[in-house]
Amino acid sequence: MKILVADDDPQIVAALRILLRAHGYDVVVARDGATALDAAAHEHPDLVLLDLGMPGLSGVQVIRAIRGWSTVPILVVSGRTESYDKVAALDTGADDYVTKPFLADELTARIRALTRRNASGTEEPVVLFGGVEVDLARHRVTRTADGAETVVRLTPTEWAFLEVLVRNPDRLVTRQYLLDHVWGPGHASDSGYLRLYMSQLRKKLEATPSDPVHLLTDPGLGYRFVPGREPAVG
Amino acid sequence: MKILVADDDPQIVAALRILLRAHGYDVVVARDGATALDAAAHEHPDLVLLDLGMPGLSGVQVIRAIRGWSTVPILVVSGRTESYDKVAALDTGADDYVTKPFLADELTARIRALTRRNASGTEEPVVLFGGVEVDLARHRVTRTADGAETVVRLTPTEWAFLEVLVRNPDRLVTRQYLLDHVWGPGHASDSGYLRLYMSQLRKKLEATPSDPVHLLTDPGLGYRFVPGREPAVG
DNA sequence: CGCAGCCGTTCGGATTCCGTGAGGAGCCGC
DNA sequence: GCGGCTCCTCACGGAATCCGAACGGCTGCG
Repeated sequence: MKILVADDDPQIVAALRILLRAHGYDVVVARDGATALDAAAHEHPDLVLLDLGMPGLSGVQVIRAIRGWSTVPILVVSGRTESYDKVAALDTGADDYVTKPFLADELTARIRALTRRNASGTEEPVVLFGGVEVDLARHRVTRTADGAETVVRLTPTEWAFLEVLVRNPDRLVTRQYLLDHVWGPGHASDSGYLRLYMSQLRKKLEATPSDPVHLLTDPGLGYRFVPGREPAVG
Repeated sequence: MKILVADDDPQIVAALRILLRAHGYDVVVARDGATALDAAAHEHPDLVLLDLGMPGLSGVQVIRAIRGWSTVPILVVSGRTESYDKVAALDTGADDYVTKPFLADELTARIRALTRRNASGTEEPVVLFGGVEVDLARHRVTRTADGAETVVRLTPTEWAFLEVLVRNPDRLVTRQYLLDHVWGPGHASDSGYLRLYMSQLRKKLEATPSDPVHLLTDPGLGYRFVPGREPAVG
């Protein structure tokens, strides 16, 4: 069990490190928002303990960024007791909110409550299909062709597009849904971005772009990501 | 989204009912531990709001009993502020713990945080008939013939037509109703699309298109989808 | 027996939709 | 300012879809 502690107060960090180590957790520390994001992506923590008052990015920004690619439990620790702050953090994607000062017993109990769920539902943030590996946590796509493994470079829009598809495997993804989730709500003009980016994704990911196997079109409706063959045979 | 409120204080129950209804939740109430357990089992709530101080069973006993068969999120509301009570509740299986008095904003935010995760797991209605499987959530139709399972390709109009029929099993679907829901209101001219698309659906889905078993005609009125009894088939 | 009404089916043209290439506008680091 | 990258508009060939029209089979009725 690994916990990422994101806090800029050395004393609190030291106290938390001792407390958490005593309860058997591995501890990783980040002292500002940018470092926290980096650590959340590369260290694969089982839980993020986030202080809202860090320099750099605001706490809500950090939460939103993490939630962009990860479902790791986020426990916010903050000196702010206003309900507005709590609501903002929770609605942005935090799972729990504890105000300072807090009791060690309660904090560890809440950590146990948050990590309990993911312990049973082991989620695999890596998707494989046809020689392509999509690592949602690391924002990274690698492709294996002719025995050589290469990293595929995707633009932000291409990544957002692919991510929406990959998060809905075997499902029809409506044009409208794609527009809302990639370009934000309000972009009702489907004047052809979708076809363009799908074309580029197929060029980068499919073995035969003109005859796609995993990134399919449902004519008149939208697109669909099909991971590949299932072990079950009909 | 249904919430079970387990509390014995009529005033709090009344306040919570109003608050939760205003946020669009269905509310079910239980006034003691035994009733709460019964409601948790039979009402299938999406979240349990549990007061620790109810008569009868203790709060921890209620939590343990629910966790015996269900993973529904449990949010404890209690007047006890001792960390011992919090730790006991959380470690028994509660997911969050709020002390009275609490702010409405914070409570609803915590409810949203707890129900967020399960929101993605929406039910997938699947309809089976005569070797054909219609998965409405995935927008997908598969057909099993001669032991081989193949995906049936449907055009947007064909899919809309089939969806209307499948959503009204064993019921007569009027020609007018079909025209309104497939081609949009205003298309009163029944100059023969219906016969055409029904023909194509039967060709793609029925074992013997000329003698349909599940996609039937009610002469002079409209069409009817009859699932029929499906024996357990491997 | 002839006929009319309804239904299922086939055929083909007009339209829409899809994939893809080329190129300009905006943004960022240097 | 400048080069590189990304995003988006526009245009075109090709394919699929939609829908009008027409034909044959069936049933009930006079």
